[in-house]
Amino acid sequence: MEEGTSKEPSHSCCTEDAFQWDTREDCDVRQILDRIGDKWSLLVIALLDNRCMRFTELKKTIDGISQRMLTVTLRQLERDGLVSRTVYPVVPPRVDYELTPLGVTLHATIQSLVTWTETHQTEIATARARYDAQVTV
Amino acid sequence: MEEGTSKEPSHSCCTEDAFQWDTREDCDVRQILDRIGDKWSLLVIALLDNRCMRFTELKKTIDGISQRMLTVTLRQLERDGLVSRTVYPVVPPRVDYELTPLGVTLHATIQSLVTWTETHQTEIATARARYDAQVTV
DNA sequence: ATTCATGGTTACCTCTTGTAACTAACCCCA
DNA sequence: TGGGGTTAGTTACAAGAGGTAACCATGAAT
Repeated sequence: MEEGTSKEPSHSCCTEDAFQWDTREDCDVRQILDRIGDKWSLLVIALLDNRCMRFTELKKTIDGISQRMLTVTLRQLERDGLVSRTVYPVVPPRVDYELTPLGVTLHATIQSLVTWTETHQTEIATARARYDAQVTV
Repeated sequence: MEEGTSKEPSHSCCTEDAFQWDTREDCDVRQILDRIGDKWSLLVIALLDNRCMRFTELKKTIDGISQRMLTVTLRQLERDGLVSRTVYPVVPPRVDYELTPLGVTLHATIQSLVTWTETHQTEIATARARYDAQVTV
């Protein structure tokens, strides 16, 4: 709306010496955030809440995930020690997925993320509508 | 290691009636998680901690982000009402990005995610090493 | 003999993301 | 007067992640 009105930059709010964590692409934190911040891992961890789930159960529950991406995502989470995979040698096959103790500690903070989105979804929807209305003028 | 040993599935741990939130692909929570859980938004929000930053400052700070993806990510965050964009009509241009009040509330939970990764990075590195060793046998 | 169920894998195609070059606007400096 | 520098972008194209659909193995049930 009134973007770029003629106030001068104040320079007062910027470059305060806030704590700056490591953002290098190859650092551990980034590599873990990349895993958490991929398309499906958040969902999987959020769903494995205090219980194990079978492959097909996860697939049915997570709307839109493909069989391939569920396999890939679960393998990555297993590799990171966040999810355990238990194969029972029965026919038809049965594979249970469950959060590890480490995964449980992550679940808590991810749950708070989900809760945040639930709490603020209308605010975001409003913001989006306002932005879109402004742009399409 | 001892995957698929001959224990029978107990059926005891599964399908407890845990609270099941909406995972439909088109629901608000999913759409917001998709934004938060993309490749760069988490990083941007985490960095905009109590201060505004200029475009180039963000670009220099976030290792590996391209100019294009920074633009795209910031526009999406602006659209969602999480980040505000202030253009000063000076030459060379100056654009400040800052968390909105809504963005600040999200920053808190994202910060806890970053803290989690910092706390558990060695555990994850260990798990990865163990997994990789097992697989390459 | 055929069908069904589960938990995958594979080949292929599409859509998102990354790369690199280009632009606009004005200042500085010789 | 004109060449170079600055910032915040945009654009065209290449690379990589993700989606789609078909296939496999196993044995039980019909």
